[in-house]
Amino acid sequence: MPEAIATISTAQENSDFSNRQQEVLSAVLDLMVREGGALTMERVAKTASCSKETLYKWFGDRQGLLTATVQWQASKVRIAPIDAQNLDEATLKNVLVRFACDWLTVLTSDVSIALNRMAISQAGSTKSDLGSIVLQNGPFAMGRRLLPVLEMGRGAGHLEFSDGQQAFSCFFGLVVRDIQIRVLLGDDVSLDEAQIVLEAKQATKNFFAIYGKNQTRRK
Amino acid sequence: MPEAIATISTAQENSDFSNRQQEVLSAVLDLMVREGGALTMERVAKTASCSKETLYKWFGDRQGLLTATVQWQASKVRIAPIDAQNLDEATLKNVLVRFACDWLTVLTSDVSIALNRMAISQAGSTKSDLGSIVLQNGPFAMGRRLLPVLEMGRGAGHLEFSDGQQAFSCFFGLVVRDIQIRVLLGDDVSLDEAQIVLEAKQATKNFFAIYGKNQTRRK
DNA sequence: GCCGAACCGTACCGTACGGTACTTTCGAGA
DNA sequence: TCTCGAAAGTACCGTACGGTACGGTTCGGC
Repeated sequence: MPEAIATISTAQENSDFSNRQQEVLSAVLDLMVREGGALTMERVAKTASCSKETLYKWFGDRQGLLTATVQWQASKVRIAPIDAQNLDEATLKNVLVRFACDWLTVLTSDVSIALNRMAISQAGSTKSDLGSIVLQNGPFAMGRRLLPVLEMGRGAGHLEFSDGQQAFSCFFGLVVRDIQIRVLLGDDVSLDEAQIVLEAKQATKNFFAIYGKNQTRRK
Repeated sequence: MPEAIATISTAQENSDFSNRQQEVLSAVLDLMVREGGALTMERVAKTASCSKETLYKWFGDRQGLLTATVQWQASKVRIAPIDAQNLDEATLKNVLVRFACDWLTVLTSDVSIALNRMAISQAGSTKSDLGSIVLQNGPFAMGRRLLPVLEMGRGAGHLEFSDGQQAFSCFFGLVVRDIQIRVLLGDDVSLDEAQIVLEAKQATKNFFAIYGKNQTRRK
């Protein structure tokens, strides 16, 4: 059984942000998780032990700070590339299970919940890149990564579908189910590692029941 | 083919709110949809042509107004009871398709999106019943309604599952997929009536591919 | 040791908004 | 027609927060 794919890169050479700036962004994340969306520039400055003036010099305004935080966090969560050589069916299933595990782990993490809440809460307003950023680094990124895998699975004769996007969307639904909307709405969905693995396996099995080839019957 | 199940009751004898109060709540909904979460008491008063003082007398405070609005809206959306007599397989599938249609229609409606955004945005804060209210009238209500149907389907020998909650959760995922999170994050998912029906049928078919009995193969 | 840049801490300003108090208007019942 | 109560309209208050200004401090380069 392979290791988890999703990794939080510890390197601080991550992006266009200096170390000090990343300390600030980290403080923002902490505050988001602890306090919810109601974070003020003053709280950020106090928490990060920096001056408000510096915040505004670095990030322009509140919106810029939030955007930077979301982008920075997005750049930290990387799903390791998938080596899809010799794709026998067991390997394909393994890849899907790992994918589902990673996704469920991210979804139910405090940081992800806080960021999604933040992005959603201002998605209705006019100006806000947050929604599209989260979208790009969330569901869309998952799709971009998974689609080639599914197509290779089809090429290898393990899967059968005409619309790859639809197949991905189906897999997404089987994995996420009602979990994400529930955690976002504040329901306490406690998933430990073992449960996540179970859910992931179940989702993959179900996926094969729908799109698997040469499948007489589940169970 | 039966009519749509979800109905918005037009009767104003809906709840504990007077007509005038319901006019106010309706104005709140309008504002939520149009302006996003940033609605102020003054805007509400202006829009509903009432005084702020009246708002506070009726609803206590801002939170009370929001709560009342959510509850009122929840009481309006009623999914008609399901008559699950003579449950042959075609009927069962029809019920599921109708259910999925209704659900997708609600999910992608402006009002639902606005309310979910509102509830999610303050689900992180300490005091807020909004999240649990939406949860109760959203996913949970769907489960409570659908579970008996699934169990009847099992009793009639059309479905096969051990954990009903899990089966429901699976159906939920197959129907909703990534649609809800995308609309919440501001993605423009345009689904017309025909597409919704297609999605609903596909979801039901997929559901039977997983939990259907005596199912040799999809397609 | 001196200088300038970066930055911390804090005080400050303007405004927006939640909530309250007061005055005016309107409509029903005696 | 008078009275009374409910609610509209409006003015007001306190506060919280975004954003700015400024003095003090640290630190690297000369």
